[in-house]
Amino acid sequence: MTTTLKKLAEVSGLSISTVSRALKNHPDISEKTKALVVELASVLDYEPDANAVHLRTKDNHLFGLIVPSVSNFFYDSCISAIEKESRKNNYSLMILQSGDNPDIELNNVRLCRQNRVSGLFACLSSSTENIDGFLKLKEVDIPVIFFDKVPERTDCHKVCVADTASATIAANAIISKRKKRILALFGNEQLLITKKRYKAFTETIQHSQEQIQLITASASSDVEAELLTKKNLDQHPDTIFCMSDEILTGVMKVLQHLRLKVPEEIAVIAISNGFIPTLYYPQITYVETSGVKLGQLAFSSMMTCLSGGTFTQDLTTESVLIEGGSL
Amino acid sequence: MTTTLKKLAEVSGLSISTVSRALKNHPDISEKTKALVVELASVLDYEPDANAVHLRTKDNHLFGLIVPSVSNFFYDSCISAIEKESRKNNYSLMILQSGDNPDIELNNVRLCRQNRVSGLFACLSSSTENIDGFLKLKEVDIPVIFFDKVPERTDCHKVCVADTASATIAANAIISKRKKRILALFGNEQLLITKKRYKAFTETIQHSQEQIQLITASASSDVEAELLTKKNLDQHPDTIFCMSDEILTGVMKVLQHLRLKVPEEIAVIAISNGFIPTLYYPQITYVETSGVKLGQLAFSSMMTCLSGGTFTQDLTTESVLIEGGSL
DNA sequence: GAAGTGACCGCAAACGTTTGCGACAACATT
DNA sequence: AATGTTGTCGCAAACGTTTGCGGTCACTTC
Repeated sequence: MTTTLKKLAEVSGLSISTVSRALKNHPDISEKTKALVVELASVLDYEPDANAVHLRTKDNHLFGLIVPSVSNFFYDSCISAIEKESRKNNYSLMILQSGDNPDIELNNVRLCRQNRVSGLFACLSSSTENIDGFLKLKEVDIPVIFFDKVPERTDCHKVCVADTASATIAANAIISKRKKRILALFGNEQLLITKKRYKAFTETIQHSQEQIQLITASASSDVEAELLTKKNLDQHPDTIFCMSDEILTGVMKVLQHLRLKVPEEIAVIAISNGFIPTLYYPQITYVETSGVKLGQLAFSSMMTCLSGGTFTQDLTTESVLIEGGSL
Repeated sequence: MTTTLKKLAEVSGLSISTVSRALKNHPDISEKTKALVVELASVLDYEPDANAVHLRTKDNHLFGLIVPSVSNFFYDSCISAIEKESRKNNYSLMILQSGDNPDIELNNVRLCRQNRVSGLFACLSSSTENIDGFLKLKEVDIPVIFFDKVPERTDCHKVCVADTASATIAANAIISKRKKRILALFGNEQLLITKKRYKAFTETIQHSQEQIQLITASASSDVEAELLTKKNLDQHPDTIFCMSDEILTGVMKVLQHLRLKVPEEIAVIAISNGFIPTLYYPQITYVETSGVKLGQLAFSSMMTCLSGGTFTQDLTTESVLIEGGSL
């Protein structure tokens, strides 16, 4: 049997309330009694039942987190940061995966609701259209912070990496190196993130003073990126821009295969979380969109919500250019 | 206000117990009443309070998981698998990170205990000596499944990747290719996993019929692996064996730098979860130690525990050689 | 010597469920 | 007409906490 307050009370001959107060160092209880109870609790390995506490106090110090998959080198760092911050603030984290499936996602939302989470971090599945399930949480005062993959409507808290800024930074880095023929590879065209990066990148290039040739293409997987790279290489680009890690890995396989010298024969720049670019020699120059930063931002956003913040927040992390040797 | 059974009872004019039973399709309740209650519950967005349910039923359908960090390309796939299986079986997963710190780890164990988890998955921090905190869970009938980084004592449930088998497979693959000069790089010498792989690999090589030169070294980071590779390359190995992804990434940076042709000038083989080896051209031949498989094994082990399994389980996943073009 | 003052502690309600048991109809059986 | 039977439903206890309020005792105070 697990030890409960009742058992501690029976053994000590005190009442349940006294035991409870003693363990919480309540001033009403004498030092002698406190010492006795604390000692007893430790001997009997007493641990308060979180369910009972939360039922009573209506605050279970638990956050929910829903994400397509934790097995992803961007999300995992993000999640890691959120968990870390949560624990620092005495919150636990319940992590659910949607498997990129809106139905499972909705079920997960209900689970969070049933658990009366104090708040929810959510990264939408790519095919989620209807976010009513999330919106209902508002009615019961559960704040929702969307991160990375966020809904388009404006009445939601969102934190994102700086898509526009990061693509612009990358474009400017290319321009300043006086590159003339760019192959720019983007991800799935449906995604908001792709649209934003595409727009920012192409506009920046086009508005530059230089005469720059720009070839663009979209790939929705690393294999596709590989094929597209091969196909477009006969146009002799001097630079390849990769919108994401997925694209980058596809591109790099081709460059390795053809044994092209980076950056002498061809330059490479990417937008990335930061891990993949370090795997190559020379290390790839990239604009960092840090998962850790995003997680921390999401968490602080959550905290301002919980402490009564009233505005709907729409935040972005700052991006910075990390110089490798590939540009 | 959140909707509760009480509110449903008030609005419908029924008693709380009737409402409760109606929602669970209890035979005592008439179809008419059931329909009425279900309808009302949906209108008022009723969701049962998990805390109250669990307090009452003593079964909260929740697993705990403690791991040094979720941000790791082996653990994340493992965790992903465990979460997936859990949700399939109507369990939730509370994920805690120890940050590779035994103190935080212990705190996390207590948290799981307080939450009365149905079971705990644990991957120890590298410096954990004392596992009393975990053992105490047994006394309150909470099964603990250690995975990957497990304690040495025998009275615990453990699931691991097949260290000995995978290193043996790699060694045999090398032997069958008639390689003669092997540079074998291992991880942190303190770790059990390193010891096992080292022993299996070297013994297999030495017991072969062939005359094989074996150079071994230990690196506890990818940077160190990089340095060691450079240093040992003047001994002209024809093959490099990498014990882990971390080692592999260090090695590959050197090979890319020196523009050595794989496998013509030098062959490479690794033990890996499977992601990193696919990033290179040619893809690296590796012995797969799948995180997903490990997670699934851990989960099924948990289930047999919960259904009354009495033996202490000590399981390993099967390893298989995945041919790339690097050997 | 009655009243006031602290220090210390217990009673009981409440949080939202689940569930054994009993209540009360209506109706069929002797 | 007394007894069973069946179909519906409500009472109340229990799960393990927290906490407002009131109680008891010893001790001071005028």
